[in-house]
Amino acid sequence: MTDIFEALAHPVRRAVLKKLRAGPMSAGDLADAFPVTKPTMSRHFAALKDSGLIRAERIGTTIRYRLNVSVTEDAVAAVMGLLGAGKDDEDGENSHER
Amino acid sequence: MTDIFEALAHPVRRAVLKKLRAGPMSAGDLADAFPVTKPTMSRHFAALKDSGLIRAERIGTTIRYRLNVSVTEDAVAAVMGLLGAGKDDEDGENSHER
DNA sequence: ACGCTAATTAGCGTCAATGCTAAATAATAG
DNA sequence: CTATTATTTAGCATTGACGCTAATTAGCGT
Repeated sequence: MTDIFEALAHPVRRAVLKKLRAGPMSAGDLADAFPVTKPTMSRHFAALKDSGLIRAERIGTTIRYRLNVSVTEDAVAAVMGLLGAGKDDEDGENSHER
Repeated sequence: MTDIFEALAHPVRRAVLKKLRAGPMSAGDLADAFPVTKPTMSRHFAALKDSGLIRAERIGTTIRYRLNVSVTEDAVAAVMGLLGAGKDDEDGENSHER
C-alpha cells in the first residue's frame, strides 16, 4: 500500500480519477484518452491501484477500473486534517483493503 | 506556483503543514522538529512556499512560516472534485510534462 | 494448438527529487 | 567593521519516477 498523496501527485493519475468519476472504464479506453503509451498508463493504473484509490475487475480480456470512493474520501479527510478542522491525528497511514 | 499535489506528496512537508496548524513557527524551530538537516528542510519550505501552501515573513534574522489557509482549502476542493461531489470542472489543468 | 486482442512486465535511458556538507547571504549586536 | 545567529544557496551523490520499445502473460474464439 503506497501513499495516496504520492498517487495524487501526477496530473495524469488525477485525470484518470476524474474520468472514473463518470463510472468504470476499461484500461484500454482509459489509456486512449491520454497522450502516453499503454504501458506507461498501465503503470499509472498500478500506482493508483496500489494506493487503493481505484480497483480492478477482470471482465474477459479487458480489465475494468473503477473509483474506490472510500479511499478517496480518506484523502479528502487527510487534506482537511492538514487545514486544522480535525483534532490532531490525521495523516495516519490508515489501512484499506484491496 | 508549482503543483499543490506535488508539494503534498512528501511526508515531511505534510507534517510541516500539520505543525503549522497550531500557528506560525520559525524555520529553525520547524527544522529542529524533523530528523533532517536544516538545508534539506529549507528546500521543503521552498517547495511549500512555491505551491502557495505556506507563506514566509521575515521577523529579524528569523523567518516565520505560516499556513496559507485559502490554498489549503483549494487542495481540499480539488480532492473533493476527484470524488465526484462537484459538477465537472475540477482540477483545471491539462499539462502532463515536466 | 494457433492466432488475435487486451493488458502487463521487463529492460533501458533520462531527468528530477532528496539528502548531505560546505559556502554564501541576511540581519542584528557590540 | 566584525562577530554571531538564522536561513538559504551551491555542489555533489543516490535514488526513484516517468516514458519509451520489446517481450510476456491472460483470455477468447476458431
